[in-house]
Amino acid sequence: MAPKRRTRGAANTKKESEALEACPEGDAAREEPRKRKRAVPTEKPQDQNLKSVRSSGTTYSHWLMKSEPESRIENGVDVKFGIEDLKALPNQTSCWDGVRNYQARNFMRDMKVGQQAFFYHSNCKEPGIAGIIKIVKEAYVDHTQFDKKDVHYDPSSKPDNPKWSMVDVKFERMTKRFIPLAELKKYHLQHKSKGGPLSNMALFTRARLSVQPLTTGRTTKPKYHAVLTSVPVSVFMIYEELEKRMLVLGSSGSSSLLRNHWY
DNA sequence: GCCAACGTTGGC
DNA sequence: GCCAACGTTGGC
Repeated sequence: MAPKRRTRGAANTKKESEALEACPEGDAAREEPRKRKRAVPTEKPQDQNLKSVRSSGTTYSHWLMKSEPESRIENGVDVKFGIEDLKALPNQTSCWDGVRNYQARNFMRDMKVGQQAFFYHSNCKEPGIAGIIKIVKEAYVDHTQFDKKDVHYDPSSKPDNPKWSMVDVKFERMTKRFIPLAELKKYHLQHKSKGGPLSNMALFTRARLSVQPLTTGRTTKPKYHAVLTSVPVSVFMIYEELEKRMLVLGSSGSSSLLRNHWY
């Protein structure tokens, strides 16, 4: 199975007060009508908390999160959840439940409100980056781990000591162009030998990780490294550059800071 | 649908 | 704590 997101009702056995803590996505459309207050995640100012600091000292601020955009039945439940599904939800917001890998979970626990992530489509005909989402609620208990009927039920996890966490994400925008895995891989291979931002992209170095950080990469080119360390180049700038290049494929256009270092 | 890569489990 | 068996991910 893949990444991990999956849409289904939350908290329908919970009291109202607890429901407020649960997944914000609507389940009314999918299940029998039932009134419950929608949890509306509060958003902090954009420029606050844009960095997260891990105990190791490594800081990540941008992420990639995988989900499956095509229907697949797992234990009788369709796990389909593409970016269009997120976009179609009320408030374009959903919890990111079902992550059952410790490293992926820990990355989610590092996430801060306002940070961005790529929405990656996996296990499908055309895998790749489809859009950009934003963290709107920091890690809290993933209630699906206690739900026997849930695909991601974890009988080993106890309510007094929950194992799994989730965050809430909100649709921000589609990428200007779908960025296929094949393209990412092409750059990854180039950057791995010649240096560049995708040289150690987790998508390839940790292929099975469904929630992963983005970095500016490491390079064998000192010059490039100097550029990256002396100028506040955000990770997303690098990927926006990638988006641009997808749009002007073949053109020599782009006069970006990164142009001399990309290929 | 195949299967390589890799994470998890559990016997010892 | 080793490691073989097993399960999952996800590209192809």
